Amino acid sequence: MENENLSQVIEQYILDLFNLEQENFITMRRKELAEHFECVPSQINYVLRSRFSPAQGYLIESRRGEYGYIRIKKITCESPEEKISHIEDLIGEKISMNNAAKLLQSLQERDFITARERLLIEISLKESNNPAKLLQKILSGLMLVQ
Amino acid sequence: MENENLSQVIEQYILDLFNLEQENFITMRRKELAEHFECVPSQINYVLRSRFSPAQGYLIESRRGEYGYIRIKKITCESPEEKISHIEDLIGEKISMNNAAKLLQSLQERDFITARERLLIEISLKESNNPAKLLQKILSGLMLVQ
DNA sequence: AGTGAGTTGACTAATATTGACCTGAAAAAT
DNA sequence: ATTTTTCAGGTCAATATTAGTCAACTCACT
Repeated sequence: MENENLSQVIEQYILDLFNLEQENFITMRRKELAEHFECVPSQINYVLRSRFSPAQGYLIESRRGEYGYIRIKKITCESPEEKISHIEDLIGEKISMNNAAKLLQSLQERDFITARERLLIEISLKESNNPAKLLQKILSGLMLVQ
Repeated sequence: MENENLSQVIEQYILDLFNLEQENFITMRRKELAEHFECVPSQINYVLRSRFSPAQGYLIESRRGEYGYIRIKKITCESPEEKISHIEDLIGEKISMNNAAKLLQSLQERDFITARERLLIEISLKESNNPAKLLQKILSGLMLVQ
């Protein structure tokens, strides 16, 4: 497996950090990571954006200036497989906006989401100019979150 | 990340004062704090501005001259109405996207929203073409549901 | 050729520290 | 009672340091 690119290597490095930690978050310095992998600092942002996004179950907190840091919080559960299959059964093949409301109601009735979560999702969908895409991302986030 | 900067140390010192007190406010002298930490007095103002703002749940009162003091009050939101009006204050003025993530972090730390809700909101904000407006709608909607 | 993931660096923005200068309240002097 | 002095907190700008954004470019795979 010689053909790994740098982003994959950095991703694995971060995942290894999570395995070492007992906490659900890790803290690092962008500058130091970039020096370690001999890349530009913005490469780290790309890895975070493409692999540790909210839709993938992660929250990023950061601070600039002296003693700056980047903290990645894992909101995902240990073994999301069961939950994924449950929700995928409910979703079926396609998510149309017509049955989005029904889907959310069903998810709430099965205690996969709370009333508050359903409300905030419906508000977001209503305001979105691409509700189908947003719903996809929200559901993929939900599937990963405990 | 064993390195802490002075502002963090002062912040923790103030938080410790709150834990010692049974009141919802603490009173101190800027000059004495600055002498204790061997820093310029305006450093204290910086800590207050960056860490004890209304968005973070605190109000500042002070008096100059002899017998001068600085008092930090914790916003308590004991009734639902107080909570709603407090949140409305925070989102009333247009929220810049720079501060949206920090506001959500602060709201989660104060248990106004859960980590799941924060994650779902961030997913929706990222997909939105008017994140500030969406955040306003989501938060005002959420505050109505207990 | 077109597409999309990955890479790069120039430019932008936020954080913390420091000190010079400003403002307000109460004591002291008149 | 009014003015002056002293004391203590407020504001702002300069600087250093670190992270974020954005757009151009590369490369692999259609």
